[in-house]
Amino acid sequence: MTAEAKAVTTPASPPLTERQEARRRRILHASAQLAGRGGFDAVQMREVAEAAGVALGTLYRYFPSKVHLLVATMQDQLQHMHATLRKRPPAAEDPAARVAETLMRAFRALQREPHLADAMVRALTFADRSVSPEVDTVSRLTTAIILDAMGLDAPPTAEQLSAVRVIEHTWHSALITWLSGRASIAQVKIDIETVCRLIELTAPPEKA
Amino acid sequence: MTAEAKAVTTPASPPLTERQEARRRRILHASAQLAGRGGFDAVQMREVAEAAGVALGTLYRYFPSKVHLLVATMQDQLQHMHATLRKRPPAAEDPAARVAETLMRAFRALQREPHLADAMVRALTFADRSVSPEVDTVSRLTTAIILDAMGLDAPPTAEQLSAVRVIEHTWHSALITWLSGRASIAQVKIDIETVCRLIELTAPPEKA
DNA sequence: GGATAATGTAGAACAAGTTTCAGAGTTGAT
DNA sequence: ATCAACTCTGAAACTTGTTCTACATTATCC
Repeated sequence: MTAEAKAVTTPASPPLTERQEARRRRILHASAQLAGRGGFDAVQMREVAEAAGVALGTLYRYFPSKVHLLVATMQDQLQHMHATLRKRPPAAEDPAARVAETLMRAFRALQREPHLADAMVRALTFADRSVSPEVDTVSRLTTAIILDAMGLDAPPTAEQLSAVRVIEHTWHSALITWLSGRASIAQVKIDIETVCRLIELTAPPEKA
Repeated sequence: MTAEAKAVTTPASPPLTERQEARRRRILHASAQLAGRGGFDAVQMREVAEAAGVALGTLYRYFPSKVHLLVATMQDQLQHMHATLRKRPPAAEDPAARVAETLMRAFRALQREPHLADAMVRALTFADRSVSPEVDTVSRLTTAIILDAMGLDAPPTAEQLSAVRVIEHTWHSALITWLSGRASIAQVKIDIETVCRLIELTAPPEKA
């Protein structure tokens, strides 16, 4: 509904043939499958290749490292989630509550597949410079989801973008602490709600 | 000066002999050394063992994995930093500014050894459940640094602890985005300052 | 001081990510 | 239809974290 409805997908540098697109899809599917049970460690490149019916060398041609593969998997999952969230936008009154609601909804979705979440998030934070473009895409996707939830009328101000970035930081980091068992879901909820108060801080009341 | 001045060091389960303490120290030193140039990848267990003059098996007895080793290295470095920061506490007026100043000071310290920072932070976020206790120690240490910077008169409220946790989240995540070249130092500064405004939000003005 | 258990050493062995290579299969342009 | 260029396959090799084994050294306890 808001502005950001495009340009968040990958640029798709060289157009892939149909069979190549199918291979890519099989690989991503195998990756998510293996990650789903077993997490990061269970995604073994040889197994992914076999499950996708593809040679190891081919897998590496499509995704130059395990981290690349998992970050791409995350892109894929995030796109699904973005689409799903759009269908039933958050109901709350003010933007802060809407963002918190959206993030907690996303969080609960991840809870259903904790191993998959583990694999994707670990890959994301472990990524080095060579994966920057892909990680950046994930970041933009996340930003789009949050901005969507805010439901702004006008393009976001610099201040609001800062707040969104901080919310994203908190989201990622809270996810990690939860995945490594160092924080409960309740704790994560509190942290999300706390950081979302930054939104109120950046948006002077527009209507009484 | 504030409350938290103890119990942030490791519990030291079995008391180590002098030679063992020396070995441990040599290992941590070698780890930091190798991390200092080359980052995470440059810390190779065989090289650490050799540089520390210790057998590979011994290294693994002291630190059961590379991640354990690097997290311990981070503990070590953080303790130094905490001590240093205590010597020259931040000068600013309000707590929010003091925390922001402290974190940016820490940030600049890390900037001087970006490879070391890379190794430590990557290890920290990559750590799985088996490293939780050690990661938790790092987290408590960070919390102590922030609370110190706030310079509270009374023990922190639950609300303030939430704010501190969110600040910590932002700190870690911002560090990662900087280390992977996806954010500038200026950007990090803005994010830190933005999140620190949460402190003002949780501390009703005590004096006009 | 000597028995004994714990700790350390050297080095091989194993596991999984990554690289490499020779040959077979596809594709696209002429 | 054919040739050249690119892609895929299968398998081996290489790298680095981790484990294991057989033996030496050290610490502890009587």
